[in-house]
Amino acid sequence: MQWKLDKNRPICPQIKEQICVKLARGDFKAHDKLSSVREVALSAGVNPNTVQKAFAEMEQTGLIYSVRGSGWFASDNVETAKGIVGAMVKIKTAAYINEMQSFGFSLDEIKKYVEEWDA
Amino acid sequence: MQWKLDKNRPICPQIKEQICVKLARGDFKAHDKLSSVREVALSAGVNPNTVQKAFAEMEQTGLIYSVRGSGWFASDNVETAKGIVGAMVKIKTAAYINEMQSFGFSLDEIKKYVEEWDA
DNA sequence: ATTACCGTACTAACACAATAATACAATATT
DNA sequence: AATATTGTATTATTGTGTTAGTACGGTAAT
Repeated sequence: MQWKLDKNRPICPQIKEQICVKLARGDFKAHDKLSSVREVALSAGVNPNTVQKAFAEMEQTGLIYSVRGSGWFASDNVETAKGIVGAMVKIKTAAYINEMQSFGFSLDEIKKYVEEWDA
Repeated sequence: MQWKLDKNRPICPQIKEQICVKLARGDFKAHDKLSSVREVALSAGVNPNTVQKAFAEMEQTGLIYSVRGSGWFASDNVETAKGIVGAMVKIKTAAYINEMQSFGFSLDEIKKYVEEWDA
């Protein structure tokens, strides 16, 4: 698994988000084994504690579960994951538009700006 | 001056950004007096030190200048302000689109999502 | 001149995220 | 059975952003 981490923002939620997306997309199916805490930490270049925290928090949402000594596994909660991703997308879009508006852009101007985005 | 501060992000750059936008828009003209550090801190509900830091950093960009004992004033650098705002908008849009893409959205899907945004 | 306001500087404290380094317990592998 | 790998827990440390409090010196208004 590849990680796109923005080091200017807290790592932990980013890990949660990206795994949640994978769950929602079906990249992990029910009871699939995730990479270990230490493996993720290594591949993402972050501290195991941060990964452990992210996993533990996702466990509370019921998205994944752990078996002590064995590993972390995907739950059968694709719909939950989809819901969370949908909410995240909504929140992030709202934040973006809100910020652009605070910069003096009208909603129409923002839409046009995004429409013409090329990258 | 009203402040829209996202407490989930560092305050200092947000203050800089919003003042920079005002400068770029011409809300402050050359040599106009800004609100005092303590006033801004009060109205924005943040610490004077944070405002002082923001102002001092903007001074280094040449956007504003201070007269000891008197106050802070807008420089005659509208073009610089416009340039900075333009760059900020670009960076923030890129970050938004990048993040949405990391969530599995294609550029076209993002454009459509924003286009249909209603708020 | 006195008062009030302003910029400026400094130290301390706090909260938070992340890192570092262990250690222990449960499972899997051999 | 022995070893390696895994989750879990704990404590300490670091860095950063912010707050808090105080103090000093310059400017403006009365």
